[in-house]
Amino acid sequence: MRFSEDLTARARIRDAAVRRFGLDGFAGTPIKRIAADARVSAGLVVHHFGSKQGLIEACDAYAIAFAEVAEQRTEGNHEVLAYLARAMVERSADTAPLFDQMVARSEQALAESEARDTTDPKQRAAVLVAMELGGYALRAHLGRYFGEADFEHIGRAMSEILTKGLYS
Amino acid sequence: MRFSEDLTARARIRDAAVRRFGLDGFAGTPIKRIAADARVSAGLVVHHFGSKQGLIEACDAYAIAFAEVAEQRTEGNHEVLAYLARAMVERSADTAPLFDQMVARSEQALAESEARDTTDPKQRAAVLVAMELGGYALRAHLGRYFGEADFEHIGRAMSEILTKGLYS
DNA sequence: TGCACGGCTGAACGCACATTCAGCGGGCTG
DNA sequence: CAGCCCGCTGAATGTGCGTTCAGCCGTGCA
Repeated sequence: MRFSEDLTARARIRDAAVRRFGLDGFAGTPIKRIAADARVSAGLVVHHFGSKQGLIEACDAYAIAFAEVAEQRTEGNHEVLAYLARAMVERSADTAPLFDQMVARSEQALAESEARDTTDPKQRAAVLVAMELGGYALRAHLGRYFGEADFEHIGRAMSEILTKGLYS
Repeated sequence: MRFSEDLTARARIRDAAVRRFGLDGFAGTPIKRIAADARVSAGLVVHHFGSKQGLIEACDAYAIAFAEVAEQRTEGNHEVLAYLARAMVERSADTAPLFDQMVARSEQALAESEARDTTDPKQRAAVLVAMELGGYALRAHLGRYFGEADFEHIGRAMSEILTKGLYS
């Protein structure tokens, strides 16, 4: 609870949910925990979102909209990416279109750059997206090797490996 | 349930647990589901392993022992790797030593190969391990781009990116 | 001033799940 | 043959969680 002090309760709940779900997973976090984070009652959560499922859908929509807009790697972006990574690991059936969308975007970016050709650009893009999301899903571990949640640094290390390759 | 028809019930339960936990996560799979997969009662699971926690620890030990031995990417290996990936995503506190061990091994392998030097080999190794595990954690999505669970192919695509880099 | 409405709470309900327990059957040992 | 251990089951228990519900309080509108 650093920011979002002045937000409406609804927005506070959504933010807390994104953070908690990204941290502890969907099956792993009770509504009550999210409510406590947002300093509201559990009843209010369902009052605003209908059910836990409804809350999850609202989080998805928020995260997708956020990811659409934000190209830059900004502060809140990392939390949203962590949420998305967790969602794709834990709820793969639901999030298939989202993953595909990220792959398509990555493929396009690759095509527009001077990346070398490959037999299957779509497969390469899929692997790249999985690698990036994997970094977010395992950020607790990477945080022990880089500064705590120093995504800038991690991202730099990743892209250095990817652009230069392991061997010179 | 393809193999392990002739195993003891205890081994069948363990195998089913590794598969289910890797597939649906720890919080996401009831003991009853594992028992059904192994064609035993839920009571027997706790009879053999004491508790769900005990079962998880047994799975961890089994997976670690398995990963120690198997260098090759064989059939059952993928299921174990998928289990480990899921464990590290969902139970990061418990699995920190395991991740570190994989990083150390990766770092050593890199040092013994002709990989180019980097400012921090340990960080590079950590990122590589995270990337590989990420592929397993997101295998449901990658499976839509490669053959269903065609890890050979995925692994090849990954290492091609890593060795050659994205740009020529 | 009175009234309706929306945000919000705490208690109550029901369910799914982990865990406990009493007991059954079959093979082994005395 | 008798007794016992052990793998195994099904029912019972307790609990955490999602959801429902009756009602409170403050604000804006008549």
